[in-house]
Amino acid sequence: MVAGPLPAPSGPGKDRLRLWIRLLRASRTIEAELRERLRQEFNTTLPRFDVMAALYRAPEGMLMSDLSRFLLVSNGNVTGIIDRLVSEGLVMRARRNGDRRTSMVRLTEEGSKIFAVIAAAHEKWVGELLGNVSEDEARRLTGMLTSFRSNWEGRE
Amino acid sequence: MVAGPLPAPSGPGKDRLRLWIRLLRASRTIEAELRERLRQEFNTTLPRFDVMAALYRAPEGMLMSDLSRFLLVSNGNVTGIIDRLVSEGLVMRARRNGDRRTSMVRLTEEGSKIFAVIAAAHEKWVGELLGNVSEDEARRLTGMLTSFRSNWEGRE
DNA sequence: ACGGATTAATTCAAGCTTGAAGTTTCAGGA
DNA sequence: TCCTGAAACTTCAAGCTTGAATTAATCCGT
Repeated sequence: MVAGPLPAPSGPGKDRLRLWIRLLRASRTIEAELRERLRQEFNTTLPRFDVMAALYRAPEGMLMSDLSRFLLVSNGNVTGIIDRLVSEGLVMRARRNGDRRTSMVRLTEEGSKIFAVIAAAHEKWVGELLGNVSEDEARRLTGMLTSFRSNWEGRE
Repeated sequence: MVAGPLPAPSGPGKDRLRLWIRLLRASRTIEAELRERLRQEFNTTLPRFDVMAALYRAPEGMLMSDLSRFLLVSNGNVTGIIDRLVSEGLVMRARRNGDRRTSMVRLTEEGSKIFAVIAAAHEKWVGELLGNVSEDEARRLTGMLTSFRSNWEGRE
């Protein structure tokens, strides 16, 4: 996945494979750095951050299934992360709407306060880590990746 | 990490954050699709594929530490994956050089044969999944990501 | 109103991942 | 030689992740 040690791949169609490898290595490198900092500075993890980030934008709460769809992870996965966040007092499950299958999940007040602090640091870190990319280049790259995604999503 | 539901972030320095979110979503989407296909078609996983890909390029074998450095994962992680590949007969540990702390890890003949088949499918899939990206665009994107990495790696 | 299909969530086993701690081996200086 | 420190791995606990199976509740056609 990440690979390509010595003989650089060449031939027809290799450009896309090479792109994929770069993409993956870049995101893994950045991800590793962010994870490390989240751990060191805030004693938290990337998945918890992801969940809290999603909930932060949805003060009225989100369904578990919305959360898993949005984060691109499995349903059972979200259950576990939410369990831990609940036990830490950062997130609450509210089972008050009509449909008793669902539970609306939202940040607690404390969770919201804490997340705001972490998010500010996170944004600063990303700015640093991508410091080599000019703002203009960032916009162009974003555009390319956006068009990729919009062509892609909603298949199957 | 992946986030940004409704109010698109704006303000100074948000372009890089947005780029990071796109990058992460793109790689997660592609990764999920490849993982699914590896499971369905070949009953294997992405980490196993990564390891085998690295070993395929190094017929003489690799040290565990080289492997973990190259794949950007932890040492203990590689141990577990190799254990499973060994038990499946796809990889062998050869402890024959002078330093008895190290073990040279390489694909078995069967592992090599099987990997060649999987790799061909994998390359085809990546070509499809990135089909929207023109070859030219792929090269430009690769260039940007490469310069990012070369600026980045070997810090700290 | 009934009953079968759908949907939301949880549970579970297996595997992946990390960081820390532990083991074995090697290297180099007193 | 001996000893201290570094290096290469392994082990371990905790957490993340998936896909499949399960439970519970709702929907809808008849």
